[in-house]
Amino acid sequence: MSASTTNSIEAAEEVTVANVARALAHPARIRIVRFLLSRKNCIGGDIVEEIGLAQSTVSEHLRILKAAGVVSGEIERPRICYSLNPAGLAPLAELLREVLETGDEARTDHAQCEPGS
Amino acid sequence: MSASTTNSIEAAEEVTVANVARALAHPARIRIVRFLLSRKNCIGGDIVEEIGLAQSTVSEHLRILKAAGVVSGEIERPRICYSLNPAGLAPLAELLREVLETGDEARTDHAQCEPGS
DNA sequence: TACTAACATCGTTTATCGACGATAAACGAA
DNA sequence: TTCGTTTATCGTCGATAAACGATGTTAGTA
Repeated sequence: MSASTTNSIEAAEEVTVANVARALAHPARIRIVRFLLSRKNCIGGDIVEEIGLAQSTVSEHLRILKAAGVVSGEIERPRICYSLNPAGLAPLAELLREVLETGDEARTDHAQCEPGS
Repeated sequence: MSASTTNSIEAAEEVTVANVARALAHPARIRIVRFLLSRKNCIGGDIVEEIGLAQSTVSEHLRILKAAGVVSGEIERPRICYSLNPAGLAPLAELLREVLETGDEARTDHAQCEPGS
């Protein structure tokens, strides 16, 4: 209840995490991340071939990933050098880590509801 | 290139991961997850108060989380007993772990583009 | 200058999301 | 059975997302 002090801070955190999740909320963007993961070095428009969508669509997906801080692009000659930015995924990863830890520790079975009150 | 053998399997994986991410792609749902995380035991409609949205809206968010396997609900009296389902988050967590690991190891700086070809 | 290559952006169409109020469904209790 | 409580579903709206082709931008090269 209330807790107006930490509320705004936590709310901002929730928006941040949600934004990262939203950036990953599309198979094509997951594929892009995996593709960048498989190639430690940068690539140009090879992504377009890999994804199998129109160039403009892929460009839009890359823009979304960049906006969320998941990937970064460096201008390199005519091409653009994309690479993963792990730090951008950290907020989401931390939440998942917390859930997985707690899940292993405390929630063995479905837990017991306190029908009390 | 090609790789038509594993393509369908990987494509299904990408859809799975994207679906989990989509379930988390909203601040209200992140808040729900955090709320369930803070209370190891189950809760009823306390979530509605916490979130500050209409009951029907919260119910819809819970439906999305359930559909993605992120939370599970057990019927308990008139209430429904919600709890986190860490296993549902595993596919996404694994991808993030891979990215973070690789990011620490190999991608010290922005990596070097091979303008070759 | 003109041409080409590699991405980005624009504009449009269609689909999905998010929120709400209203209503239904389930069920224990009176 | 009737009532009240809790959750789910329905219908609708505006907003956002996704996809594409067409066009714009930038810069190297002839």
